[in-house]
Amino acid sequence: MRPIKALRADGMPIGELSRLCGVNIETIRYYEKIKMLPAPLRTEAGHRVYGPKETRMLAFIRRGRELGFTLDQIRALLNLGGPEKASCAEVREIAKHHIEDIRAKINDLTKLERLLRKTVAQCSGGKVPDCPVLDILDTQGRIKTSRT
Amino acid sequence: MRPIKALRADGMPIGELSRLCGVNIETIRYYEKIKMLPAPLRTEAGHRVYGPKETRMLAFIRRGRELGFTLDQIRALLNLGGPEKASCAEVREIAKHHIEDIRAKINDLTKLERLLRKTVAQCSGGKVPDCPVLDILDTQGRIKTSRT
DNA sequence: CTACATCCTGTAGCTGCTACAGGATCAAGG
DNA sequence: CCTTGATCCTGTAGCAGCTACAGGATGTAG
Repeated sequence: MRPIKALRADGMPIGELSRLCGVNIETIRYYEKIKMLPAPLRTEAGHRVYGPKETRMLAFIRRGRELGFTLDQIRALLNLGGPEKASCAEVREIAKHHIEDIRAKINDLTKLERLLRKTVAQCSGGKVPDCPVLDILDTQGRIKTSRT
Repeated sequence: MRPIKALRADGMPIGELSRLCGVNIETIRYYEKIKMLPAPLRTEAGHRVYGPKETRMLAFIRRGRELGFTLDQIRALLNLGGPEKASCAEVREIAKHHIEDIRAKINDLTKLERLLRKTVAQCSGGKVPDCPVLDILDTQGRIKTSRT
């Protein structure tokens, strides 16, 4: 049984796909290894040959990553959007869940930023022994132990 | 030369430090390995013994991580806040830089959230063939398909 | 004295890549 | 036809910052 072969004319090599999608070569091979992308056809010499299908898929993955989806979430989305065009409701669920994650992250970061900003504002920048920035980091009195 | 030894009475074992600081045991040992924490004294049997100094240090690190500082940043802060109580200006610089990073991250996430929220809002949840969520992920027409 | 908790070292795994090493293959110029 | 240089291949190891074992050695309570 011969592995399916392709001619160069059937598609593009990995480097071109890489440039096209803005995903670097090693990442593409990595996606193949972890089965985010199907194994493509190969030329006689063993070079990968990609067609428009893979291009769309990879572009989808890249976009998903840009939007902060994990590879697992993207996998789920790919499966849902796959051949059977499953229910949009499921897609919606994944996206909504992701939005909640994002909101939570924004909240945390916003609180953090306020705290740090306020603290830095109090900082003279001189050689003060009690630097307010170090103070918020320092936990003296907050942990249940004693002295020093 | 004998390795410095300690009695149990001199301090606490790693498990207690772990509970005290809310940092898990393996992480403490990991910090020691990467030299975020100094190697503590040991009992005759080789068990680590921690005192208040290490406790404060670990608590400082933990707090820094909570505030989103990288270990390298925290290392820098620890050095600055160290024996010489170096200039507050340097601490301030690190913190300000970190704040900028946070702001950038918040901005990205906020844009993202708006996009996703808007998209999900358009989603009926039914079995529509064209799911808007999949559409923003899909890049058809956006990639420089075939010959550029 | 026996459980059982806690400690030790060391290694491998996680996510999402990136960066080699050490070859094979391809396309173009001489 | 041959050489150069770009591109391809596989495989492994590394990044941050941990976490999770395996397989022992100790400590402590009943």
